[in-house]
Amino acid sequence: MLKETIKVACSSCNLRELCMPVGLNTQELIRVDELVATRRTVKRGAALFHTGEKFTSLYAIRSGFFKTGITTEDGRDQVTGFQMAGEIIGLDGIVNEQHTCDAVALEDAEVCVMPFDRIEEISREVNALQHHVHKIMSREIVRDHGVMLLLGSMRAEERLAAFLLNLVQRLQARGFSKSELVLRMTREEIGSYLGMKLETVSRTFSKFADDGVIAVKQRNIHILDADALKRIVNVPQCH
Amino acid sequence: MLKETIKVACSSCNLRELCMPVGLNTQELIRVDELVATRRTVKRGAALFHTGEKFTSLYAIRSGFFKTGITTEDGRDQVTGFQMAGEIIGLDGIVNEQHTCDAVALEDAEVCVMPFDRIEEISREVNALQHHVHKIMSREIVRDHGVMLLLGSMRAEERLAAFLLNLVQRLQARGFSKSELVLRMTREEIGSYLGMKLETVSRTFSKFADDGVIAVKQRNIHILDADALKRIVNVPQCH
DNA sequence: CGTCGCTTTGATTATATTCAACAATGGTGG
DNA sequence: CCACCATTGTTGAATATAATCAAAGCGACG
Repeated sequence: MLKETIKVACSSCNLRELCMPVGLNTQELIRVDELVATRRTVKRGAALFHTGEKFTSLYAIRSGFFKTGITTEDGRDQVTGFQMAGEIIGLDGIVNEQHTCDAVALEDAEVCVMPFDRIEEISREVNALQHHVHKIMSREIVRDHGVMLLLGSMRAEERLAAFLLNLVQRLQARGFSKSELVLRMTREEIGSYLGMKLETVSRTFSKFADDGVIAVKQRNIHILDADALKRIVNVPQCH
Repeated sequence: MLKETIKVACSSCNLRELCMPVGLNTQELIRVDELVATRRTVKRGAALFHTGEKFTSLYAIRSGFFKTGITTEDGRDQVTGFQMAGEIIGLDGIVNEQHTCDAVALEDAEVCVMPFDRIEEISREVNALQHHVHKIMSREIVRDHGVMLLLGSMRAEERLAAFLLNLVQRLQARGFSKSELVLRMTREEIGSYLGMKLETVSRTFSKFADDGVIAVKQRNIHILDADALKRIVNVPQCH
C-alpha cells in the first residue's frame, strides 16, 4: 500500500527534468530517489500548508495547480504565485523554520514531500543536487523580481497580457496548447496576484475579447493573437 | 598589499552576525574565512555588476549602500531592492549563471567577493554554512513576497510609510538611530521601488511632514511619530 | 555665481476603484 | 432531472487616486 503511493521514483518520473538535476550517474540517481519521503494528495480548496505552520519539507507538484499567498493581520492579502506540475513550493519556510504563506490547491493535486533535512544531507553528497537547489531558489528570486516589475511599472492591460503569456508559456512547456488555456483561479485571485480589482480583471478580459486578441468563455481562454498580447506588454508607457 | 585588503577575516568582522552562520567551531571558522577571495570597492554611481554579466560570486556588503534593479528592452525599469552593510547581493545570478539585474552603489562601498563555487564547496563540509546559504536565499524570497504585498495591495501613503519603517528598522539593527535617517536614493529611485512616480513620493513626504509624522529636509528624514507611520501601514483599505 | 540635478508644488487628466445591479454557472438536494 | 442557491463573473456610473504636464525652488559643485 505504502509502496503503491511511492511507486514512481523520481528517476523514472516524467516530470524529472522539471524538478530534478540532469546528468546524474546511477549512484547519484539512487541517492536522489531517496529525497521523496511520501506523496500527499490535496483536494481542491484545501491547503498544503498554512502560514505559521512548522516548516519541514519542500513539495514538488506532481499534478494539480496551487496558489500561494500571504494574509496580513489587518486583512490585506496578496497572491504571490500560481504553481503547476514540476514546480517546487515551500521555499519561503526555510528562513524561519515556519511557512510565511498559505499554499492552496486550486484543483485536486498530488505533491511529492521532500523533507528539507534530507535535501540538505543528500545535497552534501551529490553536487548536482546541491547546485540544483540553489538554482531553484535563485529562479524563484528572479521570478519575484519580474512580478515586482509587473506590479511596479505596468498598467492593468499590460499586467494581464503578461500574465496570460506567462501562463500559456508554462503550460506549453508541459505539453499543452499554446493558444488554449483553462484558468484554474477566479478573477479575484488573478486580481490579487496582479494588484488589481476583480472588476478590472473582468473588464480587461472583455476589452481583449472586443479587440479580438483573445476569446473568453468563463475560465476558458483562447489566445487568438499572441503577438498582439506581446505588443501590449511591450508598449512603453507613452508620453 | 593584497594582504592589506583582506586583513579583516570574516571571523573577526564586526558584521559577521549579519553575513555568517553562528556557532561555528574553530575548524569551521577557518574554512569559512576562506570564502572571501578578495575585497572590492565600488564608487558611488558605479555598478558592482550589470545585467547579462557572467555570474561568478556573491557579494557581502561591508560598507556602503546599493540599489538593485532591472531594466527591460522597452525602457521600463524597476528598482528591486536597496541593500546595506551585512546584506548579500547577487543571488539572482545563480540560476542562469548570469546576472539578471544591475547592482549600483548609492554611496562609496566595499564588498567581500565570495566566489560561488567556493561557497558550494565549503557548504558541503560545513553544515551550518550550507543551511545559512539556504536561509539567506529563503529570506530574500520572503522579502520579495513582502514587496509584492506592498505593490499589489497598498496605496501610496501606505507604501511610503512601510518603506520608511523598513529602512529605519534595518538601520537600527546596525546601530543607527531609530528616528533619524539619511536617504541614499533619489525620489525617483524610491518611486521606482514603490511603484509610484517621483512627484507622488515627494507629495507624500510633504503630507507626512504636514501631518507632523516626519520632518523632511532634503534627504534627511526625522521620524517624529513612528506609531502614526505604523498606523498608516495598517489602515485597512476602507471602502 | 551660474549651472545642473533633484525636489517641490499646482492644475489637469488618465486610470483604476468603488458601489451597485444583474447574469451566468455549477453544485445540491428534493 | 430540475429548481434553487451560492459563487463567480460582467457591466455601468460615479468617485478616488495617482500620473502627467508644467513651472519654479533649492543646493551642491565647479
